[in-house]
Amino acid sequence: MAIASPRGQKRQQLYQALLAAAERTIDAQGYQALRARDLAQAVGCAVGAIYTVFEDLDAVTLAVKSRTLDALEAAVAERLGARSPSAPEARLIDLAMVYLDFANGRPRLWRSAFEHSSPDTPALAAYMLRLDRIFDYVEAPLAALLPGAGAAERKLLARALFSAVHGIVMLGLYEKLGAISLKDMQWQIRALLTSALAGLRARADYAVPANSSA
Amino acid sequence: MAIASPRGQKRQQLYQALLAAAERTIDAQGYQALRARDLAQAVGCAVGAIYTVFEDLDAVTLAVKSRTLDALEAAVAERLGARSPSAPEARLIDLAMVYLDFANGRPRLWRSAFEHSSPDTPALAAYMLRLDRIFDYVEAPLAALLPGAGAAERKLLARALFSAVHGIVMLGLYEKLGAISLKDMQWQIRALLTSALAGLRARADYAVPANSSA
DNA sequence: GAACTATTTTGAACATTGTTCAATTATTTT
DNA sequence: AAAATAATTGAACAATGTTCAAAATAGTTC
Repeated sequence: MAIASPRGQKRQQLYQALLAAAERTIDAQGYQALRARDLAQAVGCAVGAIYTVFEDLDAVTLAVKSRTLDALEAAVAERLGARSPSAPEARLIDLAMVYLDFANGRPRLWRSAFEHSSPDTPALAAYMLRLDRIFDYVEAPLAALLPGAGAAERKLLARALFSAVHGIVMLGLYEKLGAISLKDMQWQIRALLTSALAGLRARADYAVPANSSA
Repeated sequence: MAIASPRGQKRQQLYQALLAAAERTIDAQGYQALRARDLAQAVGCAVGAIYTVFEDLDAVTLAVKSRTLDALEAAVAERLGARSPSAPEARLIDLAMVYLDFANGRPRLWRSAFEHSSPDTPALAAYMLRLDRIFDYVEAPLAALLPGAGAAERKLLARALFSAVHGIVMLGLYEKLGAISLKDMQWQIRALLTSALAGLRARADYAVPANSSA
């Protein structure tokens, strides 16, 4: 994702070192605090060296974002493994809570993963596909909840549920100012999901529009 | 919100001209495209003149964001006036659709209104309070839907519903790449709100945690 | 209305950024 | 060890936000 072919071992080491340092910076100060000179100093290389391994600074940020998605997916997978299969509702709420915990624990990394500043590049397209895979985790329990639903509406619904939780977390954190407490966010998520899932089980009028593109 | 006292008429004119030009730029190219020199050229003043009317460029962006909230509120108010009072569910869905239309019509302005880049400043605190007022529009129909709910849980629920719709729109637009169609977003919102509101009407277990801060 | 003072406006200069690329250093090959 | 190749460097460049001494303008006084 970074540059043609980082074959050499030292190249790989530099790549990893830069990635780790960038992640530390973004985690601590947000992605806007990432500076070429600071990054070079942090890993003990010349500024120019960065550009032998990454296309530009945006590519570094994108690599960190991708790593954040990995960590998120790992957190989800771990929790899913711990809990044995239970009711779909409980599993979905569980998933949402993992998401909230993750975002709350690494707010700046999480935020950077969902805010795009870079222009549309092939690497970003790949990233978006990567992001799409996250929705799959929601889709599985949803299929158990709504066995009668078609694939298209299930996909859209899964994305809607994820987005809804995402929105609650996003506006809930909102960097200090106007942020609400973790307990309140948990309550919000539980209230919304409980209601929505109960409503979904009861009704069946979620036919997807004809010209759907999802 | 900009500087001490823009009393002079010319000062006011400059303020308005800068604000309008900045809004055009952000609407067309996003808030990251706002540049001091371009802005000065657009209104025919010196770069330094900007700083006689605004604290810095962030303050210009913040003023545009505030204006965007005004426009959003106006759009909501207009629609609320048009539709006579109906069922709370229908009113809430109506509100969400206005929100979607607004975001879809001015994606860059809308996005900039909800993404903070500036550091925590008093002006930003005021902006957040301003943003809080938007939630009130959701709270009113919600009170009609859940007459038994207390003020605290109603507030939290209103914010949760707003955030959920916001999340769907946010991830739905996601600047071109991976964006989904307007029709699909409408379907998502309708599906989520219909289910959630039905569920809310049916259940009553939305007691808010004791140590709530909202 | 001329001389002086106060205010406003200017834009060249500065600091800080991302990025490049000729020069240097290190490595490999012969 | 000499030559050739590759990797690394960091000074230099362009583009940014911001400042502030100077210039221009407006206002005041006699």
